[in-house]
Amino acid sequence: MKAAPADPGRHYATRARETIARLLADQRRYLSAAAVYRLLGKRKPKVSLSTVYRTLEFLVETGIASKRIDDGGETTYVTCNAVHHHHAICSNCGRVEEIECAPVTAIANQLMARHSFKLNDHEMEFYGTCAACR
Amino acid sequence: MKAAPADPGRHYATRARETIARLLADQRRYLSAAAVYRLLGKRKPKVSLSTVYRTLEFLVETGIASKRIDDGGETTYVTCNAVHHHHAICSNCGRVEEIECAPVTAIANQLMARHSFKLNDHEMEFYGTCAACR
DNA sequence: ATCTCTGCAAATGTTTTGCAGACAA
DNA sequence: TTGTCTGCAAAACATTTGCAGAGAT
Repeated sequence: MKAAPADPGRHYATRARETIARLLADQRRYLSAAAVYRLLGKRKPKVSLSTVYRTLEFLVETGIASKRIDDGGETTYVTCNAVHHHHAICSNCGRVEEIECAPVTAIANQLMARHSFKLNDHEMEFYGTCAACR
Repeated sequence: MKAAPADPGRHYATRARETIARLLADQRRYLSAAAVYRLLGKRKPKVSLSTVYRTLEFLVETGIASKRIDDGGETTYVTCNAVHHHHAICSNCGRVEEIECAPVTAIANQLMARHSFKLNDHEMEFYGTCAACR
């Protein structure tokens, strides 16, 4: 009897993915592919930089992480849930906190109405010092 | 008698800078260095891509323009005034409109207070369709 | 068995830089 | 004259990709 063929289009659970997802979840701050690669460096079976790139993009597509391009033009990733929200980034420890979006949307709508601009989407980020670092 | 030496640390007004500043002011939308270089291409005395890069950065430092890194990781520039404000970007024509910041600051402060996060700075952008394109 | 994932090395695309000559003041 | 700008070509980086073999189901 023939073995069932692999489910087409399906994603595999691999060591690299688990490792990187866990690392990102532990850190809770924006990390570049290079940074992840560096932090991974100590673990026994190495993961290549290409795989780090591919995995981070995979996590974003899956909704497990979100990405952001920092001032230096480097793409950075952080663990977060899929529902729309904003990020408060601590300038001291780098920790990222999720912020609810509703109040932001409200203001955005008011402002755009004034400009006769039909709003489709918005982005917002907060920078400062988190409770733990004050 | 000796001619007066050039004022040290001073900036020169050159053809390249005037040309690029005018182009950016006419366009009022985010343009990459490559895009500016392309648009410049038709004019008689050519400006090199390096100079475009240097000039755009110069305009930002001078407060005549602001930059933003788009989704593809490309750095883009737009003419704008120096006081803090936000940008509404039309998805159709690319036109950028300046939005006052006060209402955004108010909401930001309220939100951050709830999270015991000391707010230092924020960023916000609006995407949609401008009045002319509706 | 089959289809996906990974590593490696090479390719890409953007932005930066060193240097000598052109240009503004 | 003096210091700043510019063009050119090379360098520096971050990110992507082709391919063959390893791994997951």
